[in-house]
Amino acid sequence: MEEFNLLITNIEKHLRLSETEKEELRHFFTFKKLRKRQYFLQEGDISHYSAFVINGCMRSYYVDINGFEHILQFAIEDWWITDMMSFTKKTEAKLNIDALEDTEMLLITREQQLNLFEKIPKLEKYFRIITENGLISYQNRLLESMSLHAPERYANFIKRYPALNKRLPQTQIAAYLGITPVFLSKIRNNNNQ
Amino acid sequence: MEEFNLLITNIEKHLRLSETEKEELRHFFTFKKLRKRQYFLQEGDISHYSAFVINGCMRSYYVDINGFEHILQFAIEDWWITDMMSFTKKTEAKLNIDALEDTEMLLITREQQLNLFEKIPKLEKYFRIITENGLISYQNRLLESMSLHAPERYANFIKRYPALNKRLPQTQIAAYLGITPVFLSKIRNNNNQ
DNA sequence: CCTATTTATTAATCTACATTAAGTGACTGA
DNA sequence: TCAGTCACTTAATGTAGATTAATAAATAGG
Repeated sequence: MEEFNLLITNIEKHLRLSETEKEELRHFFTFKKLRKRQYFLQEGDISHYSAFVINGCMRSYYVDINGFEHILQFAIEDWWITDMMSFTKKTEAKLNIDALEDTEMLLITREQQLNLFEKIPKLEKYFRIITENGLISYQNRLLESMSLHAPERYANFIKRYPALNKRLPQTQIAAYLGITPVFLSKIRNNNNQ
Repeated sequence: MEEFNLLITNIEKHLRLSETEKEELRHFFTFKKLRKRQYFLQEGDISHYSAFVINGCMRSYYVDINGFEHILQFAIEDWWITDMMSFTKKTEAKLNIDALEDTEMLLITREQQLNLFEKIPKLEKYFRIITENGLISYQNRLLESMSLHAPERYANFIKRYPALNKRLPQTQIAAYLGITPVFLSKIRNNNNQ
């Protein structure tokens, strides 16, 4: 199972796994393909799964009362994505998650994740680190959204995710930066005044 | 040690501890008092500690290139605060943390925290949950900052933290909401147009 | 207790970004 | 193959919230 190795490699950035552990680990995950535009999670449902992306691209976003989409996270290969609130507390999701490209991923339920922590305790360490990193990146985005203007936020986005900048349509990047596509167009063409 | 019990109670919201574990736990923490306005962490330093507030009030904030403060988090009794990036990766802190009131807290270093996970593995679970909750609340703030106007964000703040709204000066609340004190004054007096 | 500093209010003006709209080229799918 | 949607650009106008400044009220520290 080729796709499983990407997850193993990701975990082994943070800790060592024995061959038996790798074999055990495999049984906690299921494999899933999504077509472009297909939902993984819809607002109001419960996020039963956390997803590790093998290839393709996903996004999580919030739809406000005026119907506008605000993107919280993109996830390309080697990234995790879920509605953390719904996943951990079994509450109704406020977020939607869908595929921006045809996507393959590995899924784990919260129950399986907690079982996994019992069976291979060091995996708790892995998820703690993943969660710490997630917290750091949300904190960083909040900080940037409060202290920088849109052109600077866009410059940082390009620097941080050069691949995404080329790969995604402008609409999606604007919805991530918290501006309109019209204004992003101006920024890109340096007419931002 | 009265103040230690608040931490125990907090931990026991998530898991059970034996008497021996409680006794062991104690030795991983140090007690610290801060005067109002005293720094706990300054930008550029390394955040060696994560702090659990016993009483008083702390804030973490970023100072932008124009010298304006943007508050990421308040922490009153029963809350954790640190610069997660600096604490976990030993990088120079981008945040400042200081006391808004005279404050007492319990400190733990990253090394001690990791030792603790070795000695009492279920504490890893506690910190995973704390971190998950932190991630959720940053995600939620980001989402609100993108999808709501200032008066609505302020209404949510009051609903979520009624105590803080009474306890903190307007300047601090404005720096948390990402608006100027002048504009918060207008919102409070319903002149926001 | 009194002075100096900090904190809040009000109003006039300004600006980053939104909204609307109209036009162009590119994809998509029956 | 062609219509219909989608993605991007450009420009005119609108608005949430910033800035500045002047005044009043509250705090703090010597």
